[in-house]
Amino acid sequence: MENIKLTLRGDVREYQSGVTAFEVAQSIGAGLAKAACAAKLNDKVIDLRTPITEDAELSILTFDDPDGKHAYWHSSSHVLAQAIQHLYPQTLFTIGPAIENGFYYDIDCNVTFTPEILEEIEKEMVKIIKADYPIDRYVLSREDALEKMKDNPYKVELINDLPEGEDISFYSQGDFTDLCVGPHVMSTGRIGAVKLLNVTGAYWRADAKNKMLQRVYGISFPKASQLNEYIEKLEEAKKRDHRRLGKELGLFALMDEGPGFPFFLPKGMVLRNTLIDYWREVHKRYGYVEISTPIILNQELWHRSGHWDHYKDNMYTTVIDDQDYAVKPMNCPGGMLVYKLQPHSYRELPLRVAELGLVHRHELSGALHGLFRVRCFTQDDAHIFMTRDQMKEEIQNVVRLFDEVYGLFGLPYKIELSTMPEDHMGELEDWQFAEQTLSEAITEMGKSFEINEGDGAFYGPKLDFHLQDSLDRTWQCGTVQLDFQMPERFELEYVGDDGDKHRPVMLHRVVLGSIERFIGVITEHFAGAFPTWLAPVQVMVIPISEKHLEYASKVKKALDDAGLRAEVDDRNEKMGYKIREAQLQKIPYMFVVGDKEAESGTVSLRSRKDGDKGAVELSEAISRIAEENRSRSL
RNA sequence: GCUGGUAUAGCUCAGUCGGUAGAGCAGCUGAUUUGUAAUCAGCAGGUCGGGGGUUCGAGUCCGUCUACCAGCUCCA
Repeated sequence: MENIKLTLRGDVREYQSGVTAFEVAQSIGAGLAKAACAAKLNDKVIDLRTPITEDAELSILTFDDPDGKHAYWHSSSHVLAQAIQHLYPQTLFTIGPAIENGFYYDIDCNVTFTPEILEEIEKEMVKIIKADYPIDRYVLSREDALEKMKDNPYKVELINDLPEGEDISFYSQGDFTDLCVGPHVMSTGRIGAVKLLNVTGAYWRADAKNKMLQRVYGISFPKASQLNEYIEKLEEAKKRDHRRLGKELGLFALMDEGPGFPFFLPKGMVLRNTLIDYWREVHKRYGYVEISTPIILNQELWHRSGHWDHYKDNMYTTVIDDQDYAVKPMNCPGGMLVYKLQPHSYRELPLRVAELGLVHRHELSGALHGLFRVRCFTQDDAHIFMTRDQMKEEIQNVVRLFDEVYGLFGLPYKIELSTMPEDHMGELEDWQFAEQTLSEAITEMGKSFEINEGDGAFYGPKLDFHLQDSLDRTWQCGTVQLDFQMPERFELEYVGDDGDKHRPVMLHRVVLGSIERFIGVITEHFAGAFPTWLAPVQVMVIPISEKHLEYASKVKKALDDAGLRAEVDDRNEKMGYKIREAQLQKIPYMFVVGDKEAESGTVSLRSRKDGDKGAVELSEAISRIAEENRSRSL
């Protein structure tokens, strides 16, 4: 047998052809072999059992590597399935992949799993892990594979969908075998600490027309300490839940009388208006004008725009004087009408028209979720009308604006390019040109993106900006959508330098996405402790006793005069109590005032972050905070 | 909309086997006049989500509607 050369982290090592990645790992050290989850051959993730027959770069992937983690969790899901098979042998298994955080298995079982049953399954999983069954891989012909899985219609469907010529691989561990592409760890004992998180429903093949299966979610880690850390992180996430903080901080409320229609309370309104003030300031700087269009417009308009055909199930309708009307689910048609109000010259382009538009969409009741998914929300919309030549530059302008806004909040983001959906309008050529322009625009800016095939709007492709919060979860906020269709449907025109009429291209975009959702995102991102400039109350003045009320109100007046949002806690309570409350309300600064302060014209400054900072001249304390407010620092 | 779960005071939650509701916090009143994360006492507060059914009797059991929660689907 021939020898091959494998490059591992720059080291070239020689092995016999046909060596497996696992054997390579063993040759390096027992520790690595034990930690190995999968391997990477050149740029391809492979199973540890795959024979290697050519010179290549090889790396051994452990749990610390995303692909290694993936294999580890995927193997964990097989252990889950094996445990379920032991306890409920009648169960039909469907798919059980690794996901971003952990794994799940979708099963068809006549027993409804309860938290108690999950605990039993978890115990059975521990037994399987202890038994340390070797995980073996083998390949069957299509015929044999179908024969083997003949009692499981789901697996039969999966096998039949596999492309011709592809290996149909199986993995077995003890008495359990599953159709699976892998890769997998070497034995069940490689799984360390495992926890089943919950069980929910999921449709077979994600199609609501199909049978609802039970989806069991779980997570696993090599070490129990890592599992505990993860569970703590979940609890931290619960504490940051904007639905809970919104209630505790008096920001907003959702009521039975209007499911999905949020109420904003006084403190939430301060936050919202402060955010909008900033938004207006930025947009003015970037050359936008602002309009406002009606919430209700006649149905003929929605037919003309094409929304009716694509969106009618989500639209609320009404009748006015025997005429059919609809509540707007999007702002664009109103924007088109405003554009058409007067003739336009190429000299005006690009014309950037912004609108904080309140839209209503009938979302499924089960989809509602705090401020993240509601039935009415305010899009910080803008429609930009331009020539084809201006497209790329204008997209880049929009992305620069996004960078500035997201940067202010310290929110990193990921970009997705969503391409032409099945349900689309317009010419293929225009779609391709639009997709290419979007892709070039951001590539030139040195940004990368992922492609989300077929997920564009019906009128054009789009870039979606997914913001990442401090717990690494992502929320779609910004989007830039190119549109050749609306200008066509509404027969928009501009007069070119040649004196002829031309059709402009349009771009739809939102930065915050929805004011409501964005408030939800930043509430969780800051865990309710908003930066000073956004905090509904910026300074709480805390008089030590009733004797100091007079000085306290003088202090508050000075804060008011400096344009800061301040309140006096004039309740007959002890100072410690008031401090505790202000701290729980996440108010950035407290001014404690008593005899000493009243005499010397100072305040005892306490910051939410660092606690007691000692006595500071009143004017000095105010100017410091005013500067923090003005500069919108984090 | 679908699957599963939940719904008790303003909030967070007890309430056993079916025998007509309880705590802490918040609120109100009074006392206290406070120096960096909860002062004490008293009072008040609930058709147990809605409307049905079973039962001598329902917060508790059954079905139904509504809302919420975890997902699926969808999406700003």
